[in-house]
Amino acid sequence: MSSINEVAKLAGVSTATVSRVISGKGYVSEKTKAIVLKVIEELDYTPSKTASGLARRKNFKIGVVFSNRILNYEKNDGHDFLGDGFYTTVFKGIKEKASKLNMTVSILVLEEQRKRIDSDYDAFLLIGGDISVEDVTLFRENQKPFILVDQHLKGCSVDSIVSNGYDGTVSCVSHLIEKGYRKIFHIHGPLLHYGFKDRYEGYRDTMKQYGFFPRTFLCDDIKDDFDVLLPQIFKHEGVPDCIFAGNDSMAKKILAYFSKSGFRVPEDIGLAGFDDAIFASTISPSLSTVKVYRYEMGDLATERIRQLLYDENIHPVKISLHTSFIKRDSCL
Amino acid sequence: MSSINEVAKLAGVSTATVSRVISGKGYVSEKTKAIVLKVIEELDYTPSKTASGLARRKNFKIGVVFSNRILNYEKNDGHDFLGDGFYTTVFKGIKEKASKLNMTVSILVLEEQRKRIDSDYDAFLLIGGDISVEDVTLFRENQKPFILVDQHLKGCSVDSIVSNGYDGTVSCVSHLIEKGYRKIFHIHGPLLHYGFKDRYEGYRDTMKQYGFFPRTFLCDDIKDDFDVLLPQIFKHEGVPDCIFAGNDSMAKKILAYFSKSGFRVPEDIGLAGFDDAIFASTISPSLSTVKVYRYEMGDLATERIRQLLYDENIHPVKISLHTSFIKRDSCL
DNA sequence: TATAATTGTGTAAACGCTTACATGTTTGGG
DNA sequence: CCCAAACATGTAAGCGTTTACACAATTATA
Repeated sequence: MSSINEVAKLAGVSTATVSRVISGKGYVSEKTKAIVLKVIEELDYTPSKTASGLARRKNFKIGVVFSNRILNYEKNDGHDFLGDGFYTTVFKGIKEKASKLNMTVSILVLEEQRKRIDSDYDAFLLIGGDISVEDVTLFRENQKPFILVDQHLKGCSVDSIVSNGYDGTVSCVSHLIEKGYRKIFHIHGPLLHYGFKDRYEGYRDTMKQYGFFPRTFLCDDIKDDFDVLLPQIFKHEGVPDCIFAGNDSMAKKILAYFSKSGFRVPEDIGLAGFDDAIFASTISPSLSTVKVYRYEMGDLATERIRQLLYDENIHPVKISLHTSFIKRDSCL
Repeated sequence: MSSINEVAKLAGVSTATVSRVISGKGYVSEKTKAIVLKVIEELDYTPSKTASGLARRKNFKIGVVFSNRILNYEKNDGHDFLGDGFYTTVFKGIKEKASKLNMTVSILVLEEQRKRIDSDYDAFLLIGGDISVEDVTLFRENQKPFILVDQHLKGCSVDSIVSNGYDGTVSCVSHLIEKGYRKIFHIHGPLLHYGFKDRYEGYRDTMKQYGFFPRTFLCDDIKDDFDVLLPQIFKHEGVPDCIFAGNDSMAKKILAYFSKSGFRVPEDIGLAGFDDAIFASTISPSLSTVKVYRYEMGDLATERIRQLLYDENIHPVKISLHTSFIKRDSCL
């Protein structure tokens, strides 16, 4: 492993100049820059992140914090990691952007960080609905930049990046109504998470706006057995001509029930989900849904954390990603 | 952030002594040790990994290398990350052990490392069936320790850790035969991967040993549509009274076909899989399978890489984890 | 043309650890 | 009681960067 000293020696300049060439900061003449670059090339030199980190008091490491629930230690639905893949895509966005920014990311466990925040990381991305106000307090005390991803805490002036499910829901439900569906049910998960709340409100507002009566049903999106739940609902409330599910995971289960029970989709009953999960386009019939830009969420989060890392005193913002309705075959 | 200097000053000793206390290497009297430890406690001091890394020429970072195929950029079966969760559990084992050893792990992409191996890592875990002999050559040249996980390359004298599917298969198939199944088919994936090969051979040997004719069917375990494949097989070869699937993922699909086609499991037909995938115990009927100790695989791999990292010139070994048959409801 | 601003480069002191070496102090066997 | 181990501690030189500061050369400004 060659060091900056060798480069400097061979190029006939000081290490400071080499450093300037590498970082692109400070003045260097085109001529010297070319020489240095050539030597670097020849030596196949890569600056040591460790040394650079020590000198700059940075580690170039960002910790991506997931709760155990999301990391799926509960092993709830046959997936083994990061739930139904939602956060996996977010993570991919984070990882790839970080790679471009020459930073490394590691997965950290929320519950462990609560005991003691790992001092080895420069910044943190706190992911998902389990992040609490107390966590924010904790990380504030830790003095290092962090942002909330796919979580929004009311009254907490903290950087966050979320997706705006309201808009997408409105266009989805509007579409359904305009295609002639009249009795549209909405089955949603716990409204504590801003995501379900958004969809819930988007659905209700749109239904009302068109003069229809909104009918919403709360369920445990992970644990509930839809083969039991749906007949129950249908018995009490009648059979709808369309269901707008709180997410694709639920929609998938609903679809499974329909297929078992002989409902034809979309002829007998329409169906739409939310998330544009990875399987949405491939199951049969393909699932109409509202696309959440998960990859972009991770990408933006990482970009933002970089800013926080380098520029001092940035005012906290909440970034809201728009969502968009995707019409597929599960509805007219 | 307090440094070793402050600790030394407050404890009235030199930094060397503090360093000795922390690392546990070299001589330190109980008395001074106690004092130093107390000061560390009071200051809430954590040694800087970066500085320590620089001094020791180590980064305490291990790179876990997955191919894009495994990272599932192909998005093949509705899972978004690490295939069907097999490697997810391996990764969990790696992560948790690494955490105990005070090392950090990051996911790296095989295809990128092929272009240029990231110099920022001290050691590498190369995961899965896509690792080639060329990769081994490449990493050898890189001079840093690495081991193959769930991959074995013939004639390649390199550290590797695999699972021994043969044993588990033998006890599984023996069980099936002893319970009275006679016409047992084996549907397997590409035999290029040692895993499928093991099971294939275990199945054939056992069948022959009991005097039955082995019938094996190759398929693309990921892409093939079992609703098409199975009727085809049944048409040509007759309907078996039991199927031993190459993995649980396939078994799950086979089960789905059975349920659609009115076969009752295990009354009409028995079924066993391989892997003990996360869903094996929860689907209905629960799946008899051969358990692969994935978590332990990751754990052991990490332990081993630590050894390679600290002790010089260890002779390469191949560690083989035993597998065990788990009887559930999908077979007698 | 004198002066100020802008460029270009080098020197050397950090950054927070580890560790070879030196030095001094205890032990304990003979 | 002597001397060699074994034990205990400190000194200081790295590890490979960054960067404040100093100084020189060039260019712009009046």
